[in-house]
Amino acid sequence: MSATARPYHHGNLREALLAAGERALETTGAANLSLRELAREVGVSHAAPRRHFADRQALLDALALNGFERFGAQLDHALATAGEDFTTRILALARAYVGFATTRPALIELMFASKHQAGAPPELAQAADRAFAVALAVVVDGQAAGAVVPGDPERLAKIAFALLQGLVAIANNHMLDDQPLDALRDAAVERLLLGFAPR
Amino acid sequence: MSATARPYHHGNLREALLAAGERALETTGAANLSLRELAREVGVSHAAPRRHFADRQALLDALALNGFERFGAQLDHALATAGEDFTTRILALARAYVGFATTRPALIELMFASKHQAGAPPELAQAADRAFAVALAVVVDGQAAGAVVPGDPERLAKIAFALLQGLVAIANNHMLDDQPLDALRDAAVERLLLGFAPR
DNA sequence: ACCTGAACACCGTTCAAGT
DNA sequence: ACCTGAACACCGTTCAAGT
Repeated sequence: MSATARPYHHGNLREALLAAGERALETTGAANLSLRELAREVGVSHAAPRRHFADRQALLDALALNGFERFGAQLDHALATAGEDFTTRILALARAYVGFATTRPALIELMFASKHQAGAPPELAQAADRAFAVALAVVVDGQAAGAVVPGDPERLAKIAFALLQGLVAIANNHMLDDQPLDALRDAAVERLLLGFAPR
Repeated sequence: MSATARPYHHGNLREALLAAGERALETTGAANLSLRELAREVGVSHAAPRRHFADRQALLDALALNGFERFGAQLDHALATAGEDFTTRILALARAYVGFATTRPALIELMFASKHQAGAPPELAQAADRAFAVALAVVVDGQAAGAVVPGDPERLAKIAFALLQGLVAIANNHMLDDQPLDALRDAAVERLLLGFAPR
């Protein structure tokens, strides 16, 4: 696995560029990410990335897609290990969501920004839909268990999704002031569940 | 006020650049906004903006600050014309917030992104705080009226703020699917008020 | 099949010089 | 006080040529 000596063919250029790209994303931000800089870091000429990514946007799209895959896996894992109680499940989901998004602020922003760009690969929108489907399923389960009011589950899931996404925005934009994120997130879920509960 | 003939001194360069900048922001996005392009549009040399904005970021900061001022004014106006009923007031606030943010997607993103950048002018953070203070005041009023549970109003206001910011993110990232935004926003406020109400 | 090197058209930023 | 023009160091992208 050691690749200290680099012959003409890098052998692993695509993955190396993605790894360097994700580092650069969180340190300098998507706007300042430079393809030439990544090539330098990885030790190839500035034109070499072209073989693997048609342009800068293609590399950003690949980073976003990769992010969605890990994001979805983390949400699935949280639910799979969460037990059966509805409140516990939705708390587990919220913690996984907020945890992923606040440890990778630039990536989560890129993920949702790339998704709807003109010419974005359809896999991106599909991956985002799969992540949203997890939240939808939880709402449907909650309705079946009588813990959530009846009504369009898509709408209720979008409200829940908005709340989580907003908490992430507050945390990542440094608007928490002195609020600890964990307590704020759990309090938000508590209020949401009360608002979703039948009277 | 006509300035068709442009002598050596533009006379209004700062405002002209800001106006062109806000147009460019919404059409091409902050990442693709080019200072040289703005100078061309406005009819000055590429170095002229330097007199009014130290660098590209300074122009973006000025756009964000201007945005926060209009945003705050719109929120204030919505509350001033909203009557006294708590539910009505919070609905008016939500409509003003979501309305402003979804008609200027790139600006609202820039506003919250610029706010916490290293070296950002302190006026930005202050303007953001003033906008948040509006939401906080509504929560405090709701508690006084007995429509909102007691407890840290900062925390409750942040939850309300997160919900609105998340709705904006969903709308601006094209995740509404077939949900009409107005109905989703009003339903979200309804659920929030139920979750905030004393039992 | 994968990478290099030169070339092109763009940037942001700086600074002496012009009005 | 405000703006221009040349210059510099960077980009992303393209393409013939190398291995």
